[in-house]
Amino acid sequence: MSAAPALSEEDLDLCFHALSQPRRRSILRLVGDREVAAGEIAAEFDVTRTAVSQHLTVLKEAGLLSERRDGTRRLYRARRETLSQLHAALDAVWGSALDRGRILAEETR
Amino acid sequence: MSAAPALSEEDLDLCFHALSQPRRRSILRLVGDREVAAGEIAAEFDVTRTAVSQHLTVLKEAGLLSERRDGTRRLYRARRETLSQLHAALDAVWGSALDRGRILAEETR
DNA sequence: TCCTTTCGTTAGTAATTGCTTACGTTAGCA
DNA sequence: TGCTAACGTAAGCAATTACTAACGAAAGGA
Repeated sequence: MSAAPALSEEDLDLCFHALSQPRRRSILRLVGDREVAAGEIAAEFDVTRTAVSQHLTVLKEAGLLSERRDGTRRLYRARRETLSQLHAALDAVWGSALDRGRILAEETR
Repeated sequence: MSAAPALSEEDLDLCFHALSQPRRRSILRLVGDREVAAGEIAAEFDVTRTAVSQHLTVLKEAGLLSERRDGTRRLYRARRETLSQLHAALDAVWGSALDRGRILAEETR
């Protein structure tokens, strides 16, 4: 059914850990639908460029974003594939074969 | 559209942090579809009861599970409501108004 | 070749984490 | 009342985290 392979437990460690930092979620939102250079990303925040670079490394190692080089610049973008893998992982944590529609239906009474 | 209110940034910190620990994900899977007592949960793992108790506290404070007292026992169960809130939060991080079906369709080519 | 731009890496620090052992607390029973 | 079962809480420790300042590296002109 799903095109992407399921994330391993170790992948889940890395993904959820990466997502647990508000700064990293902000970065991810910034590159959610377009490529952005490391410097442009860093300019958006009140921490050093170094800190942002380290956050980018964490996100990249978690498979949450892709990197492309263009001269001295490095362009980052969120990986859509990982998003749906995370959706599937959440469903797997809660219960085996839940479909999301049913859960939403339960909540609305 | 959604019945549950969106999770705050702080809630997301707590949720993703709680989920970033493999032991806590295991605990959550254990109580995914039924109430289980703290002692029963602890018996499943090779760490002390104390460690499990602390994990339960982290999960509870993240809103990921509910607690019910029965005599001296405390029964825990995963909160389904939070699952769909997390699904929504993931979509919000990646891009504004994505529907999950479309993403899955993209992946299957 | 020299200089600048754009970036990652290293070293170091205060704060947090997952774990342990030891100690309370509450409910129920004899 | 005393005892036990089933818990949470506190103190402490080695390892990790998010950050800063300082340094290194590579690409592209003048």
